[in-house]
Amino acid sequence: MTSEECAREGDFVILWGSYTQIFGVVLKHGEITNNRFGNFHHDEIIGRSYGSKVRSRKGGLWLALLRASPEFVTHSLTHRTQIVYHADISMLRCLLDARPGRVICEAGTGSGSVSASLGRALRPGGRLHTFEFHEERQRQAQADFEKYGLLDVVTSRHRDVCNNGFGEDLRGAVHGVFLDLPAPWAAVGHVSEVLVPGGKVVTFSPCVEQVDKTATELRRSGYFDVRMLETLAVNWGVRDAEAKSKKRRLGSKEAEEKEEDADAARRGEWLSYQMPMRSHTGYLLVATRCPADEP
Amino acid sequence: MAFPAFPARGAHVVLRDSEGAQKVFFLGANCQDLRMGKYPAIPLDTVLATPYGAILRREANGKWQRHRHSSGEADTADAEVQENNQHLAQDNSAQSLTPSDVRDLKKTCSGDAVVEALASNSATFASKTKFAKEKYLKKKAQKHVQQVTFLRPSAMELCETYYKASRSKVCGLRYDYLSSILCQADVRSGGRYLVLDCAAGLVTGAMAQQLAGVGQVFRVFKGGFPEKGFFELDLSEAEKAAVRPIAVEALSSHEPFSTEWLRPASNAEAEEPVAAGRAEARATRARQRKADFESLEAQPVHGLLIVAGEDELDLAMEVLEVCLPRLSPGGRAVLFGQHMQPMAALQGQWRASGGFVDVRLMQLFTREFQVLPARTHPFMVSESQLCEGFILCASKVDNTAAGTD
RNA sequence: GGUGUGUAGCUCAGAUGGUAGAGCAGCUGACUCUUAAUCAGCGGGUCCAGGGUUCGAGUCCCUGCUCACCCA
Repeated sequence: MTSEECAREGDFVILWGSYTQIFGVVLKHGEITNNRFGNFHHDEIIGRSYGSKVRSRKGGLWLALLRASPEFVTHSLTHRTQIVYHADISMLRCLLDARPGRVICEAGTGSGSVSASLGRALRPGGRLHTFEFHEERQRQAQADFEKYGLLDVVTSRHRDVCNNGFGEDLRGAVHGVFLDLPAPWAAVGHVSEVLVPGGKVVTFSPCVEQVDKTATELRRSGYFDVRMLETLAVNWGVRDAEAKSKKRRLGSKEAEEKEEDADAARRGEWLSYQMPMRSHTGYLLVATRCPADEP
Repeated sequence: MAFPAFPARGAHVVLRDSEGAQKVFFLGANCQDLRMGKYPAIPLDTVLATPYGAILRREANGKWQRHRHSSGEADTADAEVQENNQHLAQDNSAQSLTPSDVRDLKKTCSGDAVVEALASNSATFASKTKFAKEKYLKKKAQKHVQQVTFLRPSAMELCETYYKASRSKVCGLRYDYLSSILCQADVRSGGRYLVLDCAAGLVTGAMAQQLAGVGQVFRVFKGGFPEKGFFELDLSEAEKAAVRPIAVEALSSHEPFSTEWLRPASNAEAEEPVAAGRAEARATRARQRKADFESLEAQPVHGLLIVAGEDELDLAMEVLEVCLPRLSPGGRAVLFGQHMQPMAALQGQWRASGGFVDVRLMQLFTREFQVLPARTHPFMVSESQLCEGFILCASKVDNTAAGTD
């Protein structure tokens, strides 16, 4: 991805409008990005430095021009499947010890939310092999990785790993595996073909029963430290305590003065409130492959 | 890439005992054998011949020997349980072995044998349910089997080890928070970052791993800084070289080159050869500091990370003040702290200022589950911290006329 | 051609993380300035229609209709 200070033609960039309005676009002269914030001519974005506020031609609304970090990619991508979000992604990156030089396998690719993050974490020198059994989805994911500029670290293939494994060329050459599949237990045998001793496998499943079954299969197949985790993001909003309350009841001048005094007392104070949160995503299961001299 | 199967001389290994306690060991030149809690010492040559992931168990002969991981076959049988514990006496009378019997057994038998003896001398064991038997054996094994599991010194293992041992040394930073901070700050190879790391040097070390020698981490400090985590990650020389210390005084001063930290070494004192050598080293160090400082000042950074505990709040605010101007528009600011109010105040100020977007104050609710057939549930911990700490993150934007055209 | 919008009987909902929140209208009560005003309170919600998909978790997609905007 881009590391220069200015956005150039061909760059995949983020136009940020709000938490739920994050647009990922490839800049191209003559093109226009339209959304609720207005109409943004790429000609007027190309050459601007990251962190600029770019304005729509009419209406005066702006979007922040930002680099396409994996977190923003996750929030800007087209959902072809349900996707994995930041809390789980950062957790699994940690569990897999994903860093430059490592080789990691992922199945299935889904919408590429995890792939984009892992790919970035493995560069330089590493590689993500990601597998998707749905042909059309794989094709679209491949196009996305090209758009994100990840083809130097991400190899995307159309393949059903539960039935056909990860391929002969990866035998014993993989440091970590991430499985986001309906039946992860069915892939454990093939994982063992590619994962180095001491390597970790992480699965993501929404149901306890899936985790149970996979854990049993992993224990039976030469894995130890089988751990099950759940992580959820709790987000907080903030409000200026001084801001006038909508619910106030102004009966008299006296009451009004009272309220103003209260406002003064709160000047500079901030009130936190809990934002709505996802109450469930999935369970992460992690296990470590036993040393080579154990079965 | 390097993914050594065995711990080596000069490297670290994390050991976990049967009760789950963890400790990091340095296998340095002076290291003889490893002492894990109340266990007898483990000889170094045995350690060096044990692969990561393996278990060493102290056998009846007093030697530490390899032990295979259990396959968990017992767990896989049909999970239906018909029997129950209705008729078990609950009056402490079930065990016929006395404490001294157990002590004697431990002197001559392996831990496994002690557990076996306890089970066979228990009046109730045979009539327990299948699940209760498993739990009983597991608990007794934790107590009497002396074994250690060899773990790699990854950022996650170190973070868990420090967190379990003394939470305050890593300012309450759990591994999920550590990882989230790195992701939120978009720490990547080739990036340039400023960091205040009060978490035993673990954040800095984990950043260095992600950079893999390409890019820079400027580690801001005042007085000194902990390096435990930085060393125990077994970073390569290239990874370490990307980390450059910067004294906060140099950043806050209007005349940085007159600060103590950046003052050029005086070459007045070169009388004896020894002193001359020392002076030379001092001069080299001074040149390096100057180069590091100039490198930082040459252009703004892509990310600012501040991880500070409750005692370092003032320092965190000071560092934030001097480092924010050095953060490039479009760059990420990420703070970790244990108290909500100062973070919420910053969040409010940042949002109101117009100089930031994507301003978020976040906690991570993380819990671990016991995963066993028909017995999967969250671990019951009476004093757990499911979501300790707060992360404040944002993207800096150019709020000047130039930035908004 | 492209983009956005659509929830209460009606009309809306924050210039950057406030879409189960409101206003009007309606109803009830208090009051006095009574073809009614003012004040207080109450009732009213499942998100335009249809289809398709995601893992056994949607911040998912498509078509049609509506209105708005951009390009030509």
